[in-house]
Amino acid sequence: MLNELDPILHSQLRLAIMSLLVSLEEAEFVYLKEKTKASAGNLSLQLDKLKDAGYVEVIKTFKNNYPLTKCKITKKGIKAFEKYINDIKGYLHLE
Amino acid sequence: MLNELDPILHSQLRLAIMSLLVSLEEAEFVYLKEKTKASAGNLSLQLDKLKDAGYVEVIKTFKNNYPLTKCKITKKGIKAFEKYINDIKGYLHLE
DNA sequence: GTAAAGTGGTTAATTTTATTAACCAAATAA
DNA sequence: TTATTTGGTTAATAAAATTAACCACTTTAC
Repeated sequence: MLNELDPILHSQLRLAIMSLLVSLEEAEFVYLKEKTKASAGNLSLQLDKLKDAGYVEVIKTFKNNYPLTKCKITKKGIKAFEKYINDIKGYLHLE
Repeated sequence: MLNELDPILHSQLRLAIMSLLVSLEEAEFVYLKEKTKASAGNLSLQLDKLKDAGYVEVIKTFKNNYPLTKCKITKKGIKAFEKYINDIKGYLHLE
């Protein structure tokens, strides 16, 4: 019932990032920044943690000579997100 | 959709405590310690934070000459817990 | 009766995490 | 050409969680 909550996902900003990526499949750094209202620095660091965990893929490209960072959720990330949902449901008394 | 998650509740141990108290209405320190598998020190500190937030009431009594700490969720605590559930649902794509 | 161990905690110290503030390289605008 | 903006990264700091050390009292064992 009260399982461990994946500490990588149990963080407001990282959970918000994953929440967006799980529906979008892919999103740009700036888009995530706007949607989550995070600072660029914080977002950069939290994306790094998600990348290190293998939950997202971070692809650095260029667009109009500007750097453009694209973020994609991985299969491992989707699984982890789904597990987190089920685990936290135990805490919230949802089914 | 992506509301702020109450930082007092967005902590595994404090959420577990609240999850237990919301159904039990009242629980002893030692019971919470067993159920959450937390150390006494950590539990004591996190209970304090919940108390400071007005989410739980901590009642110190004695039983067989031993200290006995009882914990009760408050109305404010129940409301906060329910709001947390709705807020995090936005992140989890639940209704 | 007194030393050792157990109960039920609290508090101080440490570790871990998250957030901010400072920075950087390249591009554009004034 | 010197600001300013874009799109970030990284070092420094603040905040949070966890552990380790402690405390008061009780019971047990000698």
